Amino acid sequence: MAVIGIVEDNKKIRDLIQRFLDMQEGMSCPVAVDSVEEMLDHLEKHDHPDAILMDIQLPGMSGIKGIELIKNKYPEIEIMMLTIYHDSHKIFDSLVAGASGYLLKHTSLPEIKESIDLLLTGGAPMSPQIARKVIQHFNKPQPDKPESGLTSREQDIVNGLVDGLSYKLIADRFDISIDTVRAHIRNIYKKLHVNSKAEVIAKSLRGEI
Amino acid sequence: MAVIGIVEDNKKIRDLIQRFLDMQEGMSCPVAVDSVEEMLDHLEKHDHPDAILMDIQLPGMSGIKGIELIKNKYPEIEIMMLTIYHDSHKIFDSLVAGASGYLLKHTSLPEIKESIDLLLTGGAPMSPQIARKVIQHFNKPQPDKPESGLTSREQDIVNGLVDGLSYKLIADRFDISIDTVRAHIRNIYKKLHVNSKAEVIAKSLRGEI
DNA sequence: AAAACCCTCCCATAATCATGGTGAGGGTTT
DNA sequence: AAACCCTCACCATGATTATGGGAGGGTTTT
Repeated sequence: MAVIGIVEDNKKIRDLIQRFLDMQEGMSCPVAVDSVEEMLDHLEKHDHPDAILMDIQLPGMSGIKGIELIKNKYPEIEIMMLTIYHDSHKIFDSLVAGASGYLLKHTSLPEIKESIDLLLTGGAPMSPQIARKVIQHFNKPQPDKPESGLTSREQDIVNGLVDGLSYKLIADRFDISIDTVRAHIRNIYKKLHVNSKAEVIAKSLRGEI
Repeated sequence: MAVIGIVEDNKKIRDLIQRFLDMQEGMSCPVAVDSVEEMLDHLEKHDHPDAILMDIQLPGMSGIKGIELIKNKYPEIEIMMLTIYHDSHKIFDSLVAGASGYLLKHTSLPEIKESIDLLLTGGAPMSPQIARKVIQHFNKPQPDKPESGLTSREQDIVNGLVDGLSYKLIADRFDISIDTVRAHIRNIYKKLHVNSKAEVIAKSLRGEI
């Protein structure tokens, strides 16, 4: 028997989903509350559910903060967001916080039921639109990278720095004199408006070069 | 009319999907080849399709490399992987390379058709198992981070380094003497087995601390 | 061909960093 | 209490960096 919990402040929606899930075979939904705080309270006192449906916009603590707390204490509970937000930040934050599914609220009841089944069998239910946003996170980093204006030689030097090499070792790697390395680095600093190896490395590893 | 291309080296599967898609209303599948090279060749000479289904394991160039090339030249083509691999690396690499969907090969024909529709209307079709793996990438970075053994003060110092500060500025930030900073840094170097700011910063930004 | 870059190299100095040793005070564990 | 770790601090030295000059040879742009 899959036990489901709901955190949703809109009483109508909450009751609707709860009643629907409770009617399903092999599923029960004994706890439906309207804030993370109440859910945490409940979790302390009772057996915890297998999965929780969670809204983001909630009175008191936000759903995203809620995911964090719940996942932290009860990592085995699967959490699925059920919310109206389709904004990338919220999606991203939810997933990072530990949600395993993310549905938009217009999802039909049978679909929600199905998604819960998926969730509990190792899937990660997402509306296709959501999935696309998630995927965009994988592609973005590239288009993102604004060009630095660094020449390819300068890039080489930067890579050397990132590898933690000293000027001397960079010189060896590219078979040029240490003074040349110095010269390049001076130019790099000017272009990037920095004045230490540390900053160059940080910029580079952050994808800002 | 949605035009679909297929790159798949198994002739049986390829023909099957092609015939099926061709029968669908509003869809045509005029080109089904067994290597990325052939597809690239075709794209140069003909109007390009709206979407391409692509295998990963192919004779010659891999499908992942193929995504990159195709997406690079024809960014408007949507690419969906259709493969037997459910290994995280392949999935991840495909998405990074520019794929917008990732289905496992056991997917039924009608589901493939549906997925293509989704793909072309801005969705990102994924088997739930795949979606879960993708999501895991968002969660991993945290559990991943093996503890460094750094004390919290040492972490502070590391953060200072990452911010590109000099010893002096770190000392100012935490209101301690520069010699103390030095002392901490010595310990940090020992713990991390490095011997330069550069390496510490690199490690930190790579999440290895 | 002149201008504008880029890569290469050299010289020089002040600042910063890497490393060593030493030791004090506070907190925790045994 | 003894042992131990963390934090803090001072001294000292050699290595590395940061920054300034200047200069020759190559390529691309104007």
